[in-house]
Amino acid sequence: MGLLIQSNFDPKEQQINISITGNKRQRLKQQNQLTLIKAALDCIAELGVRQTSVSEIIQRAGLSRGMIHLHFGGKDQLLIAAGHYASKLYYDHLETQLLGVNDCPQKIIEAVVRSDLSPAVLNQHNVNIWYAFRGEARHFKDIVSFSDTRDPRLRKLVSNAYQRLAIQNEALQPEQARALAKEATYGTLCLMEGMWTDYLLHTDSFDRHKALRIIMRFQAALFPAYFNLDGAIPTKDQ
Amino acid sequence: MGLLIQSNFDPKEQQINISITGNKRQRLKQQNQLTLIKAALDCIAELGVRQTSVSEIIQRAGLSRGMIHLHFGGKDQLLIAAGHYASKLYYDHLETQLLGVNDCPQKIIEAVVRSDLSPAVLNQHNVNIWYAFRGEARHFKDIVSFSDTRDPRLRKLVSNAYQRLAIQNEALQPEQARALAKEATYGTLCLMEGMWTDYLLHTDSFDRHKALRIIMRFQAALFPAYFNLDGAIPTKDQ
DNA sequence: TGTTAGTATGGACGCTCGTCCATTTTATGC
DNA sequence: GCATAAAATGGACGAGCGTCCATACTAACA
Repeated sequence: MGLLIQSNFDPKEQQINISITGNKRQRLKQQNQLTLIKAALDCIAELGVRQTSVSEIIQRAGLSRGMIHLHFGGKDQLLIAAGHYASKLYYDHLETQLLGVNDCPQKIIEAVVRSDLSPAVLNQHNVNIWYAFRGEARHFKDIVSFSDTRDPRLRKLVSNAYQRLAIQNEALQPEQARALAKEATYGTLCLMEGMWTDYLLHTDSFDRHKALRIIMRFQAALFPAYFNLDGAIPTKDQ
Repeated sequence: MGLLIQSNFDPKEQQINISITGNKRQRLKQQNQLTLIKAALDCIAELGVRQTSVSEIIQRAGLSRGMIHLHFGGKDQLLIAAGHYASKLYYDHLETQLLGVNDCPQKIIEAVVRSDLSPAVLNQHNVNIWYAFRGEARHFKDIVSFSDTRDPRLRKLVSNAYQRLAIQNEALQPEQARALAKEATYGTLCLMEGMWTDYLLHTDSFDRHKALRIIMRFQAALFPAYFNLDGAIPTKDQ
């Protein structure tokens, strides 16, 4: 069974399967749903929310007008499903990056940051989509949940790693260690967010290497024993 | 003469005066323009871009339908003018905060951060507006310029202050000092951006004191001689 | 192979959008 | 106080929106 994404449409099928399974009929249905989701995301990325219309989506999907209503109940629900899908892609990439990492806290944190800044995740397409949803987040409650990179999953992953580093420092009281870990988590995630905004507004001059270096610097300042700046070498080109 | 904001409407009057001056006729005109701008911002903050329509704006402004076209040439140009106005308010607040500060680099940087995090600037209304514009930034070129907190003005202000701190450190080569100042500027601005995103997505649990403290911590790590964590006391409540 | 039920189609619908302009109002300067 | 031009008004307009549904298709199963 594949991962599921939520839809608010038919209560009987509140979840739409993202993986393509079942007999031919089910496969075609799921394929069309995915096509619609991807078309919607392309639309948002290229044209923005304001210009993303049902006509635009179905034209890109090459499917018929009625399918949005049929499969998602309406345009808004399709957009919500698309948001969940985009969020899923973010975490899918993170998980693949975490696979090659042993249980070492520094490596986990580094993998999170590297994944967040990697070209596969941090690119024009995704940044456009993310900020488009966030622009509507406050007025479209369902969107908040997935427009947050730092949702509880990610936060907990990073927080746990920092906790483990902090308690290794015998000079700190347990409570001090907890406080340090909290601040490190907050700062790291804020920096990651800030980098995305930088990418949105200064795409042409954005430098992944520099971005990674700044975050490493912050970590090195809080945990001098565990991080050094030499790690700040990009995984791939630009 | 007051500050001016740009409009793309009539080439003969490419700028719309924000200050209220001149005879009665001019004052009324400027007042109505400002009313429209404020109504548009309220709309965006409360309803989002998607629901911000001409009808909604003029209803809130209590003015007639045709005024948007008359004064701004169309809805989009009004929104652009509104964006410039919002940006102006940000810098106006910053300037008042800088007035009481002498030429000390640390104090300047602290004033920038405190202003950015102050309730007068970082609040639901403004965050909604800022992210609404950013959501359209990529597809609405005119918007990029003012949706950027870190526009050249702010960047230069912070950068110059850090430069002055860095060159005071005699242990650093001039080039190292420059690099340090650049990283400090980048990191500080990214953290500020990250805090705004945190506010957007976690308004209820957002803590200005904690946010300020993290930024101070980053600064203290890069300039241990000039920043300490005790400065992290909020100017007001919340 | 025939029946059925799940899926797909695309046009019609009512509605709201932003624009524009003929008309009215009103401050200004002679 | 009158003539003038600037500013304000609000309804009409066509275009485009999202929704919905009568109809057509087709995979599944007996």
